[in-house]
Amino acid sequence: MRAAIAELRRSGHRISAPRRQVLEALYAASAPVSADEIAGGLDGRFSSSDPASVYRTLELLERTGLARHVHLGHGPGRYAPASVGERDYFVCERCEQVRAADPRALEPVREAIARAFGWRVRFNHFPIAGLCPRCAEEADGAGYGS
Amino acid sequence: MRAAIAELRRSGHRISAPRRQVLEALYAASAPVSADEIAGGLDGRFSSSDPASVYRTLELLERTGLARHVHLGHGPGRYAPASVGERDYFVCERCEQVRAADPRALEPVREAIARAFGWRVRFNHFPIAGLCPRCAEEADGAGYGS
DNA sequence: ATACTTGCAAATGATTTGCCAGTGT
DNA sequence: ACACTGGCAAATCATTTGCAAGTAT
Repeated sequence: MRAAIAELRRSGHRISAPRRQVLEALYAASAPVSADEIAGGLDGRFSSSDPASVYRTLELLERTGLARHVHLGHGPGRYAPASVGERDYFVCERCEQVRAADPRALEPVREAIARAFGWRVRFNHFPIAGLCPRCAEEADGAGYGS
Repeated sequence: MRAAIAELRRSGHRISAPRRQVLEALYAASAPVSADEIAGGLDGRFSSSDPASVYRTLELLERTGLARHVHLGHGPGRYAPASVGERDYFVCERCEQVRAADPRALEPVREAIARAFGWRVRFNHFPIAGLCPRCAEEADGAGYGS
């Protein structure tokens, strides 16, 4: 977060209380958070602020490469600081569980796609959707093979 | 479309003019269409109808397995009839181009993911995002290797 | 001092819902 | 006839924008 503030300064932006609050919540969260959650101060852990300002700050952070957002489902977009490093996301269509993976783990997959289709892809903005191991097994087991 | 109507009847639903219109537009479109596009009669090619009814009909079609929707970007959801078969989607983050692929083409990818992560995944609800071949090349070329 | 930021309200875009009149079966 | 549907308006949710007042530098 210190580095983020420095980078904002460096790129000619001002450090205001609302911006600090967004950064604080963003860095404190252990998973990507929505603008509204940030605006609500993460359930009171931080002081709350105006959603519009939160969106403006998040947009600034994305423009300066300090944050990213991901669409984990039909709800609001969720933001994470860039400092956590790029993550690829899996989301279970049945139990809603989210799993984050190191992009290196998916490198072979990306390569296979590049070879077969010529596309250079990522899974950090739209997740990989499907069934998590548990739900996949339950789906199989259902009906004992009937 | 005939089959869809039969299936709706079979599952105890009524066939009304608005429902026909949604089906017509859905089946006439050559790519997934938004509810608003359907409501607008696909630019006048069909009679227009109320967005709320369109959404209700689309929801019904999804419930009965006759249609699916995909999120191809930050815009509205886009719907396709189930009859076209499942498709996996690629979307280019730079030029917005969309490519649909036969899921069989991605079977090796799905298998690799299943082996490595235990997830059984699909790319028909959230697309695979990245750079299309052309944009990937341009991204490489930019700066002549600088 | 002055340009950048905020807060609040209102606008926008996508989608959902309530309700009563209309209609498929 | 009767329950299921549609139309229209209003509500909701996520996000953006306009603008006057506030503040970081």
